Amino acid sequence: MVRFIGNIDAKMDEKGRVFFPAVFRRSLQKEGDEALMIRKDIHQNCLVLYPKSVWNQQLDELRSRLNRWNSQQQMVFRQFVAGVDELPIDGNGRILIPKRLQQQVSLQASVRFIGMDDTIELWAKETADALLDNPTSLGENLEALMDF
Amino acid sequence: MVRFIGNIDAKMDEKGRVFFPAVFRRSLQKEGDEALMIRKDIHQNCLVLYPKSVWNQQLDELRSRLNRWNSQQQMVFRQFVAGVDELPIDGNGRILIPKRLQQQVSLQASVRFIGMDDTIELWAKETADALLDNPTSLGENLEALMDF
DNA sequence: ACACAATTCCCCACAATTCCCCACAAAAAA
DNA sequence: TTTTTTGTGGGGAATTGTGGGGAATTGTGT
Repeated sequence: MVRFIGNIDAKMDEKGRVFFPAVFRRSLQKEGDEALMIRKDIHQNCLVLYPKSVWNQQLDELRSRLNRWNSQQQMVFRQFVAGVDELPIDGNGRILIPKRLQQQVSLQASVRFIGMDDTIELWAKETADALLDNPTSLGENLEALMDF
Repeated sequence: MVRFIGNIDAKMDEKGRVFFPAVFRRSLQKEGDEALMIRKDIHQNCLVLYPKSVWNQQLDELRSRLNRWNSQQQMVFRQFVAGVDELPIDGNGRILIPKRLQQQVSLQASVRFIGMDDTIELWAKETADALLDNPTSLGENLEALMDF
């Protein structure tokens, strides 16, 4: 199982290209995984990068829980799959963020990659700083979760 | 279980490298642990070093209790891993402190390692001195805490 | 079908950082 | 004192990260 670790600040140029951090590229290759999938996070204002194998796995999990004959559930599945793009890595080791997604999470020049175990998140630096630098609630949440 | 003890002053060079004190390295090796994880402390203006095995263990436990489709739980996980980096020890027994973290705790040339049981803290010497020089209310605080 | 704009792709150049190596001072051990 | 371990410093190669030019491709409207 892949395990992405680390926080990398990077810059997106005017063409929407970002260097895909070397640490993560190595983790990917170690898994024999080459391709990435990208979509907006379902809750937060950020983008999520999946190694293709992880993506497939999640699709399977969803599929197995949803009834394809149920209109509502089929719609959920459709929405989940619809916003996804494949994200090739170019010869320079960079990825090209689709305009549509850039706008959805208001990505500017300064971005931040966050290794999230088996996925990688891509944040606008300003957004990430605002959300993640005040860990006030973290303590309480953890306490509640880890309590028996 | 590892148990790091001691206060060691050291110098960080212009490249951001610091010699990882021999005492701590021995404690690490005794555990078969080679790599370290580093992050900013949640509350204080210092960095925390975890033996990798300790970190992974905590991560696994957390992962297994969190539902990745749940917004709040995913946020807890995110806050937990955001800001963490792997910290290899180079051939000279030194670690390279990421620029991002140096700035967050305003690390200069003079630094101080403090063994904190199963983790190690890394302070800017000036910051550490400032805290320890005013022998605040340790006595009173302890008294209050330990009182039945 | 054609012209035009926008986007994507492929290439090159260069700046910054990290890695690997060696040298040596200082302290501790023999 | 000699030897070993610990701690500091720096040079330079290799990798990583940033930027931009311009050809190819796609999409748009006329």
